[in-house]
Amino acid sequence: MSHSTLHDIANRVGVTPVTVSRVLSGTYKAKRAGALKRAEQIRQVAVELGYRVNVHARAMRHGRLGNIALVMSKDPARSLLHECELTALHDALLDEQMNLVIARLDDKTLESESDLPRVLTEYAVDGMLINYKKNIPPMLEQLIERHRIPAVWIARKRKHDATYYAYRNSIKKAVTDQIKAGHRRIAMVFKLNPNHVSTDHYSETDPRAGYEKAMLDAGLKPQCLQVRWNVDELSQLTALLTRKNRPTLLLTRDQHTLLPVLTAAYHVGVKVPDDLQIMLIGHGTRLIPATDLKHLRYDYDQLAEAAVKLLVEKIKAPQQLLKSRPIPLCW
Amino acid sequence: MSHSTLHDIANRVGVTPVTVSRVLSGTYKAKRAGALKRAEQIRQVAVELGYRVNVHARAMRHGRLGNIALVMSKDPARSLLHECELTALHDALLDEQMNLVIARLDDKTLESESDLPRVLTEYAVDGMLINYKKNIPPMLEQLIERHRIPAVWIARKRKHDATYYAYRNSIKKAVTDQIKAGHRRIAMVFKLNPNHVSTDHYSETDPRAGYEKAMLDAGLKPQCLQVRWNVDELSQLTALLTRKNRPTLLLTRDQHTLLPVLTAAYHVGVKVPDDLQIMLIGHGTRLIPATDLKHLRYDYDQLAEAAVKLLVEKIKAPQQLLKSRPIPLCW
DNA sequence: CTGAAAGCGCTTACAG
DNA sequence: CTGAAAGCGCTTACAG
Repeated sequence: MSHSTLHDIANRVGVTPVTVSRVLSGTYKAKRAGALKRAEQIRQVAVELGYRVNVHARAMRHGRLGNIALVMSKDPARSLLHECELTALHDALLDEQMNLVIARLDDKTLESESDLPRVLTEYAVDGMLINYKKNIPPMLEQLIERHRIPAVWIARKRKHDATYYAYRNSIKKAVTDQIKAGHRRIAMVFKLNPNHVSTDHYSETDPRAGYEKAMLDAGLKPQCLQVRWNVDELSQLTALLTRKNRPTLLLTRDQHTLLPVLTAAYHVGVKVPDDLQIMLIGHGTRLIPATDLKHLRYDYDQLAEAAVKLLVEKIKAPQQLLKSRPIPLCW
Repeated sequence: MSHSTLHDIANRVGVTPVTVSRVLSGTYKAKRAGALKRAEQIRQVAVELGYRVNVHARAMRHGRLGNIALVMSKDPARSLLHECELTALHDALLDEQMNLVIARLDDKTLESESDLPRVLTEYAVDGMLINYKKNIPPMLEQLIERHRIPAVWIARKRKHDATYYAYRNSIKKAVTDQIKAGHRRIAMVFKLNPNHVSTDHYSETDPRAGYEKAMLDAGLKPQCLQVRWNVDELSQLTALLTRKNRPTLLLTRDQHTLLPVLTAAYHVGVKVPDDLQIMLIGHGTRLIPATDLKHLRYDYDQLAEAAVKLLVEKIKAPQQLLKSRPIPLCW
């Protein structure tokens, strides 16, 4: 038994599919007694038959598909996506009556024209949110151009058609505020993963730049500590925290540096947040209670909303270049 | 300028859309010189016009949609999804030429018939993977039934149409192996979140049951420690680790108990893994290096593959009840 | 090898 | 208030 259609309902009730369509979509409201009764009957038969409108037929009629692809790489170095980011995008799209389709691309398939991912060769989505940080395959940009696919970038700092986090300004401002609040010895800790090839992506360079600018502007000396992950981070941090002039505020860009920082602090008897305040920048953590941390966090919802808003505009006017939207971090 | 169609290409080249369709889809291969040349021309014009096949038109013709919805709740207590689970599902679906559509439901919309989520009232997906652990809205099950939507559950222990992790057997076996390897004092630590209402979901009860069974079968006494999260977990754990008969192996169900465990161990000078081994059950962590832990982990890929395989069968024969597939945890 | 015809399921303007 | 007609873009038998 296959899927039931307007036709099936119409046959049972003894009307045409047109009437059924109108009743079910609410295009008009029946007012006469006879029509009312018939409308009720139509709705009932629809339920009995388990009718659901076929979105493909509807989409074809309307020319609007109602689907947006979230395009990313299978390579986590190129595209990362936290659950909360996905969630925020999903919700922002829902507000625009759009569905979210996941498209994780194997970058190898972007090397030749022969085996391209379907999302790029088929007309199945109205637009794309593209979550490539770096090493963007040239073919990807080329296909978007060629097919004039409305696209918005969500992890690149570009002039146009993008949203990104305003690390530099947000961190500069946050650090300046802390200086005003009395902190003088403020350090920043970075993780240096042996396997991790450092890049010049703005999400790595801008936070540091913002911190250093704030310190220098206040006549203070920036202190950046690169802890070598899984090597001797504890001794490095212990050294930092037992120094005579130990910092009173520690900025950490990465939630994974928190464990060594907290362990070291606990070990040497430095109390968080009484003796040492910690400012976590970026993704949250349930590792330690929020009250113990200053958390300068991503505003996922605002980024998602901005991205979707841009994309909707872009879909309306695909040719137009839209000014990018930097999103401040927030407390 | 709207989207180009087969018709546009046909007009330019001077053939019918039928021929264009056949050339682009490769339904036949041109052999004659003239046909070859024309085919080449068609392909070229298609590229020039940025043609992409309209999947809605194709889907309507074929009756197959090629989309699967991942249905979950917006309430994280009912549905949780780690990025790696999403990834695994996406990949498993790709192997079947299916796209993944995200559908996070607001459970409030499932309380009345009037404002149902679109994924349930429209015919837009061939089937659903349903990620509800508990408090499953009756309306959800009812609609699946009524519309005969092929559905597979991925977080429920049911006889039919489900995949789930075989905690009980896997943990029992793992603990038994550790006992054979010489461990006698094996404890299990649970997190007790003040806000967290404990449930009888199998993912909470089965791990403990498996552990206790293994211990009792070996004539050993199970020790379950419920640490009160953010209250006094450190003193509880410190007490456990300074006991004369302190455990040599600690099972932890939750990566978030790792931080207090490690901090406590570090503080009292118990070395991991030399003095104390830790077995993490479930999701991984990048908190500490994998070499220091025994990690009995989820096999996301196998679960995803099993779920997709079940769903594909279900789509072929929607009426049939399919035997559920328990998935062992793995090292 | 190519085309004319039919149809997938729906909706909308037009006519009654 | 309801229906007959047309069409969205594609593909597949059927005929040449």
